Amino acid sequence: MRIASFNINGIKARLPRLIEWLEETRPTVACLQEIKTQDEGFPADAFEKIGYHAIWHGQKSFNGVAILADGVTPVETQRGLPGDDEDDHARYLEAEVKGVRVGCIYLPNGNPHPGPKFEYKLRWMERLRAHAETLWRDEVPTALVGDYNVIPEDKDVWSPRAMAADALMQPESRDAYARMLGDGWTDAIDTLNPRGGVWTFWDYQAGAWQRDHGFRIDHLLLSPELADRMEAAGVDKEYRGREKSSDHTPVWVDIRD
DNA sequence: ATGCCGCATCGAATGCGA
Repeated sequence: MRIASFNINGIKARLPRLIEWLEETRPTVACLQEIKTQDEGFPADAFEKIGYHAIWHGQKSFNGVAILADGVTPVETQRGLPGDDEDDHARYLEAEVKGVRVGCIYLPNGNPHPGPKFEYKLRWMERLRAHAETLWRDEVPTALVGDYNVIPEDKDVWSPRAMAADALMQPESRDAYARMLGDGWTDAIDTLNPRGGVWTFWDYQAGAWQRDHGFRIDHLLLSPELADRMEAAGVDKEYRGREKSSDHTPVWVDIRD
């Protein structure tokens, strides 16, 4: 099975591109971030037409996540990240699909740093780690995938210097991500590309795509049950170059049955 | 130091992203 993640930056603006990607690459599960729509506006019919069933967690204007599955309906296991009743951002959705549990993550950006948004990011990462530990204990094959908004190491960015002040690569952000890896989660793309140089995001501005000024912030974290079954992982880079593209590319991992 | 581009929103200027 293929588990994919795609920060689409607006599901309405991106719908033709999204349908195209689903039909061309046919992931078993697709986790979407930044759908930027309320629940009522989610275009479920368009996905049903091509054989995908979906669950979604929307919000007005920004954020919002969804999980699509090929031929089956995802069985929802969690809506919203536990640990803070005051947090109403739609950034986490979790479901079981064909024996695999998948968490769809849209981690806070955290800019500007320092400031309250950065503090929110760090608190969110602590909550994510705590929730991940409860999942871990179930010993269910689990993937936590999505836009982590963390550049894990200097090898994951075109210019560490240019990005040095950004919340995405502050030591606190990196440490929080590293702690999850330390808990035993496997970063699929990094494991298969240990020398780095793989990007999943290119800014719309300043010709970043044309200059290949990108970085890696979309991650696929696998529990040991899944990491043992990993066959391949990659980035669908060409989609970044198409008309009306997202600023992110899809990422995916293939798991043996 | 800031904007660059793009999406969203009761309609234009602003919030947000990374």
